[in-house]
Amino acid sequence: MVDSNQVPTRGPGRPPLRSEDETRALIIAAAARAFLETGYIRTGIDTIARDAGVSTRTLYRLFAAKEDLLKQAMEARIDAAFGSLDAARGTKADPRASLEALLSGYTDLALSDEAVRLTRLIAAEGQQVPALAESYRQATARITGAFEAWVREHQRNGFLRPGNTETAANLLRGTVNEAQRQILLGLRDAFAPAERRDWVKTSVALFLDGFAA
Amino acid sequence: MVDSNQVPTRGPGRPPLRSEDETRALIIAAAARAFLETGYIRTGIDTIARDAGVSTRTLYRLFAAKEDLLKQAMEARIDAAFGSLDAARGTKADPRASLEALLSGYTDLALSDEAVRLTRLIAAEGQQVPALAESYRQATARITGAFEAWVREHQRNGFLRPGNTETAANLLRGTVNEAQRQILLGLRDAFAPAERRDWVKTSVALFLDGFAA
DNA sequence: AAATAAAGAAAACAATGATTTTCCAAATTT
DNA sequence: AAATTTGGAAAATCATTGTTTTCTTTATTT
Repeated sequence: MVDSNQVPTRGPGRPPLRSEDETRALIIAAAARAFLETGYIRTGIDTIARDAGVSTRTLYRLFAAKEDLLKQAMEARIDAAFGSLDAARGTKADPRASLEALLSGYTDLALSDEAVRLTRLIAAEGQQVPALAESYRQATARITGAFEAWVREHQRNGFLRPGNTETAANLLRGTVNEAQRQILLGLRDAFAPAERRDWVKTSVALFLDGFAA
Repeated sequence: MVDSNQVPTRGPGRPPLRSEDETRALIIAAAARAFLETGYIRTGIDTIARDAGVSTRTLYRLFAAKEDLLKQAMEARIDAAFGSLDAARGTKADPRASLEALLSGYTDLALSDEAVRLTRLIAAEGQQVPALAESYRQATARITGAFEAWVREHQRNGFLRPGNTETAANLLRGTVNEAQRQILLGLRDAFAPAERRDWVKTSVALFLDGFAA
């Protein structure tokens, strides 16, 4: 090998303040913050650049257009927010505890401020930017899958009565999403943590009352 | 009494093409169409005026600003779409039939193209225009009420096992809203009518399996 | 020091959009 | 016919925005 390695020898001229990747990350973070706060259309490029501490010149050197910024910023956030559901939470020995863990994990995730804002943005822009809707779809598919897997397993081992797996999982997941929907649409305030715990317990109790064998 | 009545005697001058109320209605209809199709911000005043067949001059004589147009147009549509749930549908003698009627009525309503678009718009603009969110809240409160009333009544008469009424009603309504949410977010296509009927039957069957006494 | 590249500041550009104003062609009454 | 009102067409205003360009300062290497 020759020498060309880690630190590429620079020619003359001022070195970059930071690597391009760092600058990109700063911009993406600022963009995500602004988009989630104010919405895509209402957010100006200048605001993003100012918040990121760069000039629009730099911004446009790294991103082709505002819409690319939206895609990249949101994809990162969607993965971070919805990719994190720990499926292992639903595998405790005691079925009730395991369901509580699963539902409580998803509840924490789905009712977080971040997830509510993200989902609101998908509702508003998903039609216009199909790539966004697609990211969201992929990220949430894992969650649907986790619920169906839980139901199927507990139908198989006799804890739940047998029946339409998909519909039962839907019923279960629907309780959380219904809460998210109400927050999203301004029909109710966000849950306080304590309230959230009670709510999970109540929902699990009701579901098991109905569907435990 | 003197004479001043129905048809106020006009002075000289060209008479209006239509009454102000008719013109208002034309504009509101065009605005609602456009807002539901394209979203509030993306819809230009010129488009609305053109679709309504009036000039912007006329439009601004009758509406103070674009936002008033949004409020008035959406309030009318929200009332029309969500105010129409016939609570009487849930009062048949046979409890299963009565639940099917209630759920099917709400499903037709909530999964209609109109309701999905309306809800999407509330998600996008409800924060910025609180009056809108408020209309939506009021219109949908009746529906929540209808579900709770059904559950309460059938808990009382022994058809359903007793329990947390609100949570049970939530579970029930949640199934429909979850479907709406999936359409809204582009997670699935709209239901075909036949599919919708099957879906209601399945949901009712599952719910009653679980909660009938 | 001279040459050079990075990147902010700010202006320039072009488009769009909400709102207002001007001008004008009907349609009526007196 | 004269006076008068309605409301469309279109231009004018004024602000905002996405995007590009110019200018300038600064931190480097040779």
